[in-house]
Amino acid sequence: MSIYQRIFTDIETKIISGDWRPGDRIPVEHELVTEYRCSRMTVSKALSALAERGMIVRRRKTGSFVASPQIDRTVMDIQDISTEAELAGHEHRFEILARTVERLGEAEAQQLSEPPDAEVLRLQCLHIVDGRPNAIERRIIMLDAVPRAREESFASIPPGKWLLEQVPWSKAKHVIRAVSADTVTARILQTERGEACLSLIRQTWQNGRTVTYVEITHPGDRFQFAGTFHPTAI
Amino acid sequence: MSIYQRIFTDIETKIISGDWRPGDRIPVEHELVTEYRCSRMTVSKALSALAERGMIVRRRKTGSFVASPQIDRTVMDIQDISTEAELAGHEHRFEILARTVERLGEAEAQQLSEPPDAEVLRLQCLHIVDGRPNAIERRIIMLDAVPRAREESFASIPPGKWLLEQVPWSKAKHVIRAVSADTVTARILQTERGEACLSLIRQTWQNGRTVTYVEITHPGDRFQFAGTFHPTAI
DNA sequence: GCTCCGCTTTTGACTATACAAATAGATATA
DNA sequence: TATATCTATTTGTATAGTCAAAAGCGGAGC
Repeated sequence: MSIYQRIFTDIETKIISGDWRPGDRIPVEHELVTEYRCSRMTVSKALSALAERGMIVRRRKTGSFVASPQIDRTVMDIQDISTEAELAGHEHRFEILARTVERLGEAEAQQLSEPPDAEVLRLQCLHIVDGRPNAIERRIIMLDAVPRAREESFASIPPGKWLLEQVPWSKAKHVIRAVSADTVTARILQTERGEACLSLIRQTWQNGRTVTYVEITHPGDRFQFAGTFHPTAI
Repeated sequence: MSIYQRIFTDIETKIISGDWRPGDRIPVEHELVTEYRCSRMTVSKALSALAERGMIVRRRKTGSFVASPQIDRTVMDIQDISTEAELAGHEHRFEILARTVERLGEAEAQQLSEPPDAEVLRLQCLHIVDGRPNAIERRIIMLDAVPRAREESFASIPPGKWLLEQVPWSKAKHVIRAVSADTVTARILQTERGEACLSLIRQTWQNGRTVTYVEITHPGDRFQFAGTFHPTAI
């Protein structure tokens, strides 16, 4: 284990064990240098890493202090459905229920902050995991941002996965809600009208332009999101 | 702007713009040294930061490459309800509906991976935001992990906030689900039986011991989680 | 009292260098 | 042909120093 990793984990341990509490002062670099008998660069690297993780705050002249914890900063890996199913060892297939090219329309344009005459590809897609309907995906793809979508049938690759190959490293915003299934949704998902469903809305940008907007509705009895937060090792 | 920040953002920009695609090779440190006319340490710092964010992968002898993007790694800040309401400028109050000290019981012990004879404090708490019921909190606090909870009435501070002061920097696991309100829940939340509700379950550990287990149920029409992912600047 | 100035501490950024570890690819050997 | 060995490349870690920027503190002057 390298020196700066040792410094990092030593301090991290003291913080997460409650030994050093929020607001407590951390030894200044110079003290850690003598304690660990290493150079200042090495100490600095460890403290900078802790600061970047939000576990300490650093101020010139005054020193470094244990930060106030964010109660629960959870990282959720929300993959696309086929990837997620594969990772979990389930069988996944999908059906395109609808595919139209049209203009955006006034209400949606407002919602997406895009011009109302923008051409979009509108998709509706059913995901089936282990033989049961698992999600209905209602998607809008901005055709000026992803012109190649116009020629893509999505017969062999689901839209979410296809987009990932076309437009990597986008910025995204998520909203997770609970909604009651309306009649149409309930029929498609083979569940009861009014059944609680988990809805994930995601808007994706690249270079400031909306790429896609999607609402994925899962039946509440067959789906959940899970995530873990813990101060991780380097 | 510092040199290493410039290197960082230059490369980041090339990646998120799609200019450099997953699998593409990044110039080796030596080339960046001559390009930016700086020392290797400075280049290394920038590349290490990119690697830590998961945007590139680095391998000795072969070089650094643009990573395959995780579709949506979203960071959700799930604060406690009172903090969240305050930040959003809403008025928050709460009521303790039930408070008992008892043994855990077989079924729950299994679920929490704790011994069934462990003494726990069981709380039920209603959160009211802007005058309307916003969440019902059903919580278990392990008394051997937080003995001080036995004497705490939670009259003036909600349990989540109190625990945060007692046990900072814990590890946590989250599950988000959609559930239908049962009769009791519906009555407390002043909504309809069967209404879609968003349920957040959180189990919290410190030093490997369970500290608390809580299920917070929100009425679906009054609550949602939101989070953003974007490759952030340094 | 108050304001401004300079001193000191602490972090931030950077350089030039050194050696170590990993490993892909070439070369030598059985 | 298959295997072992060498070599060059690239990253990883660390040192010992420099200069700069931020900011708390005390003192000088009013």
